[in-house]
Amino acid sequence: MAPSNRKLSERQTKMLEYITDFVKEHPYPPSVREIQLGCSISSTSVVDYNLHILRREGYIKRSPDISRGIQLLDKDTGRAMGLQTSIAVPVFGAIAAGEPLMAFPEASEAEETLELPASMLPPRTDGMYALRVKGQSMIEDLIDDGDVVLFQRRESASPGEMVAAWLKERGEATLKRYYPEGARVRLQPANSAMSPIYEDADKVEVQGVVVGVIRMYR
Amino acid sequence: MAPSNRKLSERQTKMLEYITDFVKEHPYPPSVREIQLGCSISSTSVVDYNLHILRREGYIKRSPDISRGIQLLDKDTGRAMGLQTSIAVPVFGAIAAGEPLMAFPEASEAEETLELPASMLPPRTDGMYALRVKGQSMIEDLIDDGDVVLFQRRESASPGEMVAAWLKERGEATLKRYYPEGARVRLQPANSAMSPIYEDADKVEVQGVVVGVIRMYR
DNA sequence: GATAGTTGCGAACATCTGTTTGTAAACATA
DNA sequence: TATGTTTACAAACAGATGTTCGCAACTATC
Repeated sequence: MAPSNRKLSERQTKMLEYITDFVKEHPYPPSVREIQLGCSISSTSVVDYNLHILRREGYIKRSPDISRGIQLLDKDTGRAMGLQTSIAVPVFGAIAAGEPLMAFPEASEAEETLELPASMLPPRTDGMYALRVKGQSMIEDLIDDGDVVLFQRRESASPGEMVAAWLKERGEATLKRYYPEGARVRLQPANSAMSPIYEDADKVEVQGVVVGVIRMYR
Repeated sequence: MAPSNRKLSERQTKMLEYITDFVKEHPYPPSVREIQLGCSISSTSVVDYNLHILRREGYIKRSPDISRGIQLLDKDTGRAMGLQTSIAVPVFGAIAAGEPLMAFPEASEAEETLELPASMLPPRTDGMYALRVKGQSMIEDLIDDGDVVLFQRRESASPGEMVAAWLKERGEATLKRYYPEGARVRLQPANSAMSPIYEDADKVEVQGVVVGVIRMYR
């Protein structure tokens, strides 16, 4: 059944609110009877009836025959909320460490994992990974030593974008701004004390573009 | 019963791993029988027995008589994991907007809320809030216009710390480095084009110290 | 070897919980 | 008014699920 996009009734709104509050305060979703009590509804069948509507309208997802099998969805994106909201972003070692990034890194292979809320991230969250920055080559772009930089995996970049680049011949990964210049590529640090790297275009492999920076002071 | 800090048995380790994996893949915790099947255990009572041990050792919390009432805890901090892992940090408007921060801001009153994983944050997460930075007064400390800055609410700061300061007489909040100098306070911007603010100590109110910076490129 | 503690087993029990059924009131529509 | 749809109710049903009990095997300690 397709969503009718009808406005929710007062009762349905209250139920949705109750479920939202409930999962914030408990480590498990509410049962039908808890919703019944919490919303002063006289019968479980009424709860079930309205849960069907909430499901049809895309507000929740239900796992049949499973107790507490109610899952909140984001009405707009359809993305699961609650437990599933946070997305595991693998954090790899230092960007200058000299190891190429695996083609399809598994979060479990990473030395560390960063659980970020989906709301913080762009719509596309697959192929997202993070690197801990070593050195101050991007200091003038406000990226410091020790910062965690979020990347979106991509194999090409627009001129001027900040990228993680793999230098095939040197066996080295680096964080720089990307400027294609004919047959070669200029990798520009954001540090006036440092010089750009020039490399043949076919010896440079873009591994991702910067989408965010996170810095925590200790 | 106090934790014995004994090493977990192979079976208990496997159960804990199963629960951890389960909550990552489902919006609800596992039932006793699902754990039984998932760990190839012959009886639910054995599961119950070992769950008791996991609870005693501080790995989980159980809600009696409630189906799927298992909650993972962080063994070290005792903090709840799973749904409760993400902490709602209220994001208020621009730091220079000219409004004092409320004493106890509710996440619900904030214009926006940032759900951050507890693992990213310091142990103390109450009194945590965020401000969106307006202007480039802290550019040399690598904080740019538009960045979201995380604060820990505090009423005093050590010299040199970055603080959100409330200037009572000016009716203005500002993000600066904090330098007490006798009877007055120097609020130092990190921007050589800008001058420090000098103010009587009793006319300056520290509202929080910077604990992190988050920047997302669009 | 005796004893106590730990771990495991199977079955039964009690209750929690999703689902279904039959009925009815309220409402809109033709 | 007649008809169909939506919403609500109460009760019962069936399955899911936490809990308990008695017993046995194993282990450590004295």
